[in-house]
Amino acid sequence: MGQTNPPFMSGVPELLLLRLLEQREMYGYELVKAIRLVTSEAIALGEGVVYPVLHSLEAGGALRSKRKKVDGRTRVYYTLSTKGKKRLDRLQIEWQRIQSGVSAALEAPDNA
Amino acid sequence: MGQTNPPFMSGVPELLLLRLLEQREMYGYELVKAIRLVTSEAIALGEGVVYPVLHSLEAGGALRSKRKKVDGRTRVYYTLSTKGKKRLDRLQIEWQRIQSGVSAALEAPDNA
DNA sequence: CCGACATACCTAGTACTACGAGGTATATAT
DNA sequence: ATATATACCTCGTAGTACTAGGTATGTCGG
Repeated sequence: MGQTNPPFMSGVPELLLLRLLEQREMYGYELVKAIRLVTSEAIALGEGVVYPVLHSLEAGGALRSKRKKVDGRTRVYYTLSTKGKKRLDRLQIEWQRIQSGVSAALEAPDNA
Repeated sequence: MGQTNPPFMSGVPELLLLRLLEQREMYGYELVKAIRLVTSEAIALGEGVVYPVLHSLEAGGALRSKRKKVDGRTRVYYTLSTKGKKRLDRLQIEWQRIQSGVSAALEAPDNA
């Protein structure tokens, strides 16, 4: 019996990270703030969420990382791999489906 | 320190169930099919998801149930309580926030 | 100089959800 | 008789997201 499907609405943090990294290479701490910014504070992921997701994405081959030293501090920059781009596409379609499904349910008229 | 916030994007099954029960009283098996229907197959929750959520909602006072015998089979009908209505409102606002946040992130232009 | 704060990384442990698989029982259709 | 649809249920698992911590460096104010 095949693979276990992931919970159908999870992976939003993953989606956001992949999407941001599609636009330009960024490092973890920067991503934490970028998510707040781009979502107008609607979504605020802590470092305890972001770092583990980045690590698991890298472990899965969706991201590649390189360390850079800037002002004496070490930053770990992440870039999207081909695999990561595919993963992003899949997650985006998935999200679209869920989003439209929920919208349909919420907007459904009270058929009296 | 205070209460633990639930994972920010969870509760979609809960949201859908509460929303459907806001419109009319329904029983579990009926809800399973109604969700498929109203979401145009975009979301398909199994009985293993629906029943436990119904039970926990009832335990939390959001739903009330009454058993009815129809054609020799027993159905458990659920209705929304005042508490349930409030919970629905909260979840709906929460969803709206997440949804618009994700949309903003996905639609953000690649600022070259 | 020292404390506070921002930057920048990390992990452990927990809580909760959603899910699949299975199990019971009755009615209906073949 | 057998299969399918109805209608309920629970157990065990997987996996996510979250809080709370911990390390280390640079900078700014007093």
